[in-house]
Amino acid sequence: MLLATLESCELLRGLTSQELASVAEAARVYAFPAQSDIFAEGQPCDGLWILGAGRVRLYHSAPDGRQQVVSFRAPPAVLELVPALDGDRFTATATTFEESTLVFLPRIALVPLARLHPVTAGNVIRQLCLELRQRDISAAVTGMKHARGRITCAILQLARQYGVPVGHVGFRIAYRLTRQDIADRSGVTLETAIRVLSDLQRQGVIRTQSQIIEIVDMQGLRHPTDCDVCQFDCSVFAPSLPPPPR
DNA sequence: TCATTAACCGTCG
DNA sequence: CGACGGTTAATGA
Repeated sequence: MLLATLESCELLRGLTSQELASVAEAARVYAFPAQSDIFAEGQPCDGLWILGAGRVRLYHSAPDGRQQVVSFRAPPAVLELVPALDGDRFTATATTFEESTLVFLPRIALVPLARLHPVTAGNVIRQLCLELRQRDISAAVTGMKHARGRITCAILQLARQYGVPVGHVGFRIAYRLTRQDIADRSGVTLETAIRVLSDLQRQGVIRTQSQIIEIVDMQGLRHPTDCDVCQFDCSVFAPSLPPPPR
């Protein structure tokens, strides 16, 4: 489990199996039950959590009890690379959806990686850029005024992250999410999420069955007052760059 | 537990 | 005023 997780980890891409084995000596495997916290926002970070199996959501907790989801994650994934690198506090809470397995790499072992294995430096930069872009989209979503824009943008981002092609133009978001999850990701209430999603279904833009969303009509998700003004290129609509398969 | 609908109400353009 | 979205309640799967 430990080695398999490290092998699939983007940060360690390019390392020989010997080098991976030396990294593994410093790492440890932890199992988490469903709906349990891996770490909490504000807590000091002393290493990197790598998701090997299961699913995790990263979110901020608002004082009113609501959650603002920053990202839904699935393997292979590293959680919160920034605090892992600078040793400061976690910027979000990580909670498992289901029983999950994670590898913990202490900062002591993480920091020297770029010097010991120069190939990881590029990996780190790529990963940081990815995280930054995701936060950018999150910020864009929360800045949007209308619920429909927030939700469609969140769906598009999910489609880029977890979309698998279905038919000629469709995509299935291969990540089970309740309406509440969609609401927490979009910054709206559960009922509003249901209203918008029901509307989109009625219009034949999406289909949902047992917490899996399928996008039938990509263009139908575009909204004149949202997508056209949006300064962020979510790249979902770029024909030359189809969503990468996971 | 999750999803859905409807009625009601406040806010804002 | 009217659209939008949050609140609350009731109901079904």
